[in-house]
Amino acid sequence: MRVRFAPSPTGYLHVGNARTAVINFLVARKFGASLVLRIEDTDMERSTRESEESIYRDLAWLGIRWDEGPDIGGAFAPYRQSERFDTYRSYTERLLASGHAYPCYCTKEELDAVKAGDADSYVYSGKCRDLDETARRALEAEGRRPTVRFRVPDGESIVVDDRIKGRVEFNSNNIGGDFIIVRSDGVPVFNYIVIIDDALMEISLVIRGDDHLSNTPKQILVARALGLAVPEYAHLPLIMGPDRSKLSKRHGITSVSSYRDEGYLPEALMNYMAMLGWALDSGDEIVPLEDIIRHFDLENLSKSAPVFDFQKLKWMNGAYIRDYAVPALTDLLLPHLEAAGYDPGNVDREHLEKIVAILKNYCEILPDIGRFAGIFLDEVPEPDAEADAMLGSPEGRAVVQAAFDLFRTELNANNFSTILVQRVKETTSLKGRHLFMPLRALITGRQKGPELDQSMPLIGFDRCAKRVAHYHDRYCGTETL
RNA sequence: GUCCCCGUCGUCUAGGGGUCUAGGACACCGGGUUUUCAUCCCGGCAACAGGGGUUCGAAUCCCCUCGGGGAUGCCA
Repeated sequence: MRVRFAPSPTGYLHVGNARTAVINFLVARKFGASLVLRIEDTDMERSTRESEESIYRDLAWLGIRWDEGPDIGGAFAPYRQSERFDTYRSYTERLLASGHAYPCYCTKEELDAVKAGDADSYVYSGKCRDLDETARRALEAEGRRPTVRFRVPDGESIVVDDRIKGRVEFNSNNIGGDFIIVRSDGVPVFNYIVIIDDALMEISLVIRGDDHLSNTPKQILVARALGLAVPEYAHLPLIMGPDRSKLSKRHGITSVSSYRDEGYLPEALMNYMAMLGWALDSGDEIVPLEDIIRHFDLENLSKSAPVFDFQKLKWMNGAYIRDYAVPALTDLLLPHLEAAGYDPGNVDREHLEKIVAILKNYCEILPDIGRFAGIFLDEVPEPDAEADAMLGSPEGRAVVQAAFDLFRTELNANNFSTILVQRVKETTSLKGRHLFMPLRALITGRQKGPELDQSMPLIGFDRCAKRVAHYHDRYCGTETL
């Protein structure tokens, strides 16, 4: 069994394509099939090497590995369509010789003029279908460069036994008439060469977006004319945005690289994409890759188009972060700490991991670490708006004053983290949230974050004392510790 | 317009003639963990697009309508 992922390098890899890649990868891993990466770069204007490189990078980041491709070679090289033009040319000559294709001298302008009349029901007229040799020569003498059209047979049935959609039947009479297979500049078009490459590369199962389903009869017709093998097909429903139109940038982040930059974990994105349109019998949604592979089944994929739920992906990402091994997570967090203005290189690794162990429960995406790191890494955090309001309130000032008094008298490095709360409670008679909210603001500079009894030992006595003194200055006067 | 695909809570889905007063997850709302937020736990809200058949019985099968999507490119 051989499958393939065939992106067009005309931009970044977006989640729609990435999902197709994921499903191909899953199937390949499940059945021990080879995954071929083929670059479909026949749109010479839009295809770029940078896009191609970024696709490799994004696939690799997701954890998708391929067995053959332009970058690693393989028995069916080359894998870039732009390097296979000689092959396509020989097939075109065969089609021309056998009468399955013919040169068409209509210009783009002429065609557009016809289309302008009734674009809705436009079908190529077949004007150049039966030109004789002298007519062709005359048109060439005018300087016209012909395209090559495929002669679509009349009234032929084409059945696609799709692994996802089931049996789909088309009639050759309504697939839009004779279609162009080679442009006037000699570059062949996707609909034509895709089936040649699939056959030549011995692809047995084509898994692709269902926007290609309507193109499939054209491709099968080409295969028939050329005597090429037709692969099996599995057409994946397209991913939609919240408004039910094809997922695009205006709906939110759609490029895989942006998810990486925004601090999503590849495992989470992969898991989420695998679960779009599919579910395990157990109902589990957060599932290790190996289990997804073990249970994955194309036939169980939903036939309807799923809406990409950014919120659920975020939730899943948070779940992955919480489950992540602390040392590895710490490594992943380093760049985000730097981005937030901290210098994690200056922090003792063991201490850092203790901080991460606590804060990972507060992060849905990696950069969230920046919102809480200051609790431990700032000498005296600048209170956020909520904390500032709390500390400035009468209740807040009472707590600040009480804590201040305690820090200059009975508290020390050994007892402060265990008795501070209790002693402030006793001296102020505050309790519950009225006690904890001001204390939290005082110690951490925020109203949200990990529990105080966990945090204080890690912040340390000196820093806590410094913060208390500082805030006492600010909110209660000028007396110092 | 034509051809093709699809239609269960707001979203992802389970369910494939009786076990469905339709299950799970995200989101949302309450409650608990006698400290907030988060985590975690418990509970709640919330759906078979509509209409006709077939059948003792339909979310499940058939037809129509409606709705959504895709194709209809010298893009892929």
